[in-house]
Amino acid sequence: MSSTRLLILGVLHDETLNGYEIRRRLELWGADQWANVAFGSIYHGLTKMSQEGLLEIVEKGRGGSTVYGITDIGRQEFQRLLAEAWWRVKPVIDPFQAALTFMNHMPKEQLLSALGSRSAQLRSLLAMCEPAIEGKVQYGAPRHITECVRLNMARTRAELDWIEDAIPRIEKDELP
Amino acid sequence: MSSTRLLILGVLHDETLNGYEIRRRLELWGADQWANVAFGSIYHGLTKMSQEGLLEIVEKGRGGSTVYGITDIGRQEFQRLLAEAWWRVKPVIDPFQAALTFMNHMPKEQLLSALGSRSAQLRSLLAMCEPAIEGKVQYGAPRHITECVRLNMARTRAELDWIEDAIPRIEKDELP
DNA sequence: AAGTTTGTATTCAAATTTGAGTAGCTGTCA
DNA sequence: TGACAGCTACTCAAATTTGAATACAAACTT
Repeated sequence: MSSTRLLILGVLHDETLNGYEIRRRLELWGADQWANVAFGSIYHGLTKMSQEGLLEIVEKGRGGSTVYGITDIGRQEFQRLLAEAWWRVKPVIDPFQAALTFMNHMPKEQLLSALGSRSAQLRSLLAMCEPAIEGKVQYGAPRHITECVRLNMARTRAELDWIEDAIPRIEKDELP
Repeated sequence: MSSTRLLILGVLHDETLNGYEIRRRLELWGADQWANVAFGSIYHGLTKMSQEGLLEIVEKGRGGSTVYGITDIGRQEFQRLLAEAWWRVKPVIDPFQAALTFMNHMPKEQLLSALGSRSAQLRSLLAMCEPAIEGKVQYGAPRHITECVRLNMARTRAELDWIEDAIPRIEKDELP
């Protein structure tokens, strides 16, 4: 259901890696910005999918690390999950909407200063992404990864636009 | 960490309700589009927060339902969580980005038809929201709830724009 | 050379989320 | 009138996620 399995299988599609490296790879791809890729999630996924035969242990502990590789069934499952992810539109989980829902419980002052702060935070997030978009930075991630960054930026800009629009309306007491 | 607690506390801020009604209320507000509000999550939150003293049982089972109300500590916690939700920018969890990440593992044909399908699905989602925005439908949700819908639509449009932009690029083999 | 930070690699308990199932009640339609 | 659908209200096991803790090695500092 969540994308953790898909991500792990995808990372292991062409190489064998240990849990730590997988997590690193995902971070490189910016997956920490839009998925649950805490170490715990990764290691859990690895042991679970090994039990299910989607992965196999290529190199066991013995002082060294535990390296995983994908199996044939794992590859099939990868394709299945990937197709599903492409075809099925699933809702985006967004903590800010919960904040929005209770807008009316915040004093006007706080609302305005929180929005100001968010606006600044979002702007600097966008600024941080610029170099990646312009191809300045290519840490070895495939080129199409920039598309994730683009989409992310577009979403962020959407929130920013909402904020810029909301601020004057709150000032004029049209909101909430 | 997630918004479930905030949502439950917020719903119970001004009235006492049972688990089922809480879930209904949240659905009315569209929370199922951007939060984890499965029944299990709600009921778990209710029992947990009761144990912690944030909620109290106002009316116990006895054939009837278990009705919860918020306590003073619960109100404090609500304010705390609300402030945090407003000030701290937290990442949005988006399953589609995982799909995007492995774009290169999909044959061009499938990519194009999946995008076509998504585009249609997103358009109809947007169409469904229109009446809510124009104030045609007010099932009793506070007026500022439309702001959630607006923001949601803006995000959806961002994805749609990305798709419209990507389709020709894929056709021209500029992607992946 | 001892002490401190930083990076690698993992584990674990506790918290949360999912998804499916149960059971009672109400309306309705034949 | 009885059977079947749909709504209300909830439970539960299994899966996942979180957040913090651990351990050990390399690098850096004083």
